[in-house]
Amino acid sequence: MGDDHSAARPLRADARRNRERVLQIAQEALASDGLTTSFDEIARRAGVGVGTVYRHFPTKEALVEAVLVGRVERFVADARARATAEDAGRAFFGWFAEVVDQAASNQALCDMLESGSGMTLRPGSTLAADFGAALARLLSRAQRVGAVRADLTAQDVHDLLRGCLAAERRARARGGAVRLAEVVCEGMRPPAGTG
Amino acid sequence: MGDDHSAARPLRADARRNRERVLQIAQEALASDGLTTSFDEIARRAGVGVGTVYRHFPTKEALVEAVLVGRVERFVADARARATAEDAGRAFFGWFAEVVDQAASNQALCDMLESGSGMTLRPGSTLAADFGAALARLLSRAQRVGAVRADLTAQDVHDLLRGCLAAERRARARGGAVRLAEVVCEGMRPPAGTG
DNA sequence: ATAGAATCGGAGAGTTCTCTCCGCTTGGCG
DNA sequence: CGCCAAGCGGAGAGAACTCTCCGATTCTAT
Repeated sequence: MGDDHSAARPLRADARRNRERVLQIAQEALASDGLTTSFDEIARRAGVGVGTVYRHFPTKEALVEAVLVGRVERFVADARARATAEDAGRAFFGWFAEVVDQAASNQALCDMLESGSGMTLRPGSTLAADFGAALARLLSRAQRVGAVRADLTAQDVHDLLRGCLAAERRARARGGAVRLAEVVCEGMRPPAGTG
Repeated sequence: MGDDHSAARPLRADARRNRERVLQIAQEALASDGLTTSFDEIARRAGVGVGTVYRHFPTKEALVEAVLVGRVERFVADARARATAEDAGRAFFGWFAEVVDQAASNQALCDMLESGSGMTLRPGSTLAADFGAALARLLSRAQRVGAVRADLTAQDVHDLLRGCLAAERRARARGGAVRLAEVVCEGMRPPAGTG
């Protein structure tokens, strides 16, 4: 607890350089190899001792969060921007597809969103809640205009998002042509005509 | 190498009993805890030494395969049975939903189908190929009558199946009401009317 | 019942990973 | 320039696994 003291005390110059470097390397390593990347590996690639990595990021979750929090924040911001769009259906589906598209190219982000295996954003974080709230708002608006099946909950969509991500990533890994996100989006539309 | 000699020599009575018991326990443990269940844990639960488990199932993959191969075989058999059904679309969607439904209640089966993380059926096995072939046949027939989008490949559907499984399992874990498989199935239908 | 082969059990080797500790190094201030 | 706290590096503790080995045990054929 309490490691990120942005204002508590200005880090020594070399420490700050190391921190930046570790963050940068971790970013790349996590994006390409996913959450299973070890601290040893990150330290090795960054050319620092493993102790240095742990000093800056006391647990694996702290590092992952430092790396991925920005990405998720962008999703939330994007959702907020779309929340007032005229075409609520378009806003919802566009956001959904955008998240899948962005996340599919980041292994760690996928791992985090896909698996429920503990390595999610820490419960205390407001970020997970923000993400859920942003999604819920877009969904609700889209449902109100009949663009999305009324029987889907935000949780359902969240689950579909994760599943879609898994599918999309695999499809992409073999150069898949069809946007699987599109298929899932089609599925979320109401079965019959709805006014 | 060469441990499963079903006919080579009849196992001693106690050995056969142990084998059965381990298989049974492994079945349960894998279904509830997934592929990460350790051999130590299985041995402990089965009340045998870990050496005994390894004697009967020389590697983790061997055990997983012994446990799950039957399930997958049933899927393949089901697909074959449906392959001559009159309504090709119904056959395809029914099978898809059935697989999702069955597999969603078995953690290890999900893990195996979901993740591409090495722990799939071993490449040499014809089972994976059979599964793929059975799916491809149902898909192809359904596409021929216009029940499924023509631009989906068997691989795409396979990916969607896995993704759907992931979503369904999570939804189920919280008592989700909507069948997410249904949503994905809707998405696989052609966008507009097709003769 | 008994020899001897098949099987068992679980200690432990070897790995991989997370995280800690502490002696050495280095930046920054007076 | 020189002090000394902040920071560094990496050995190593400890946990969790997979898989092996071999003395002890148990089955089975005679």
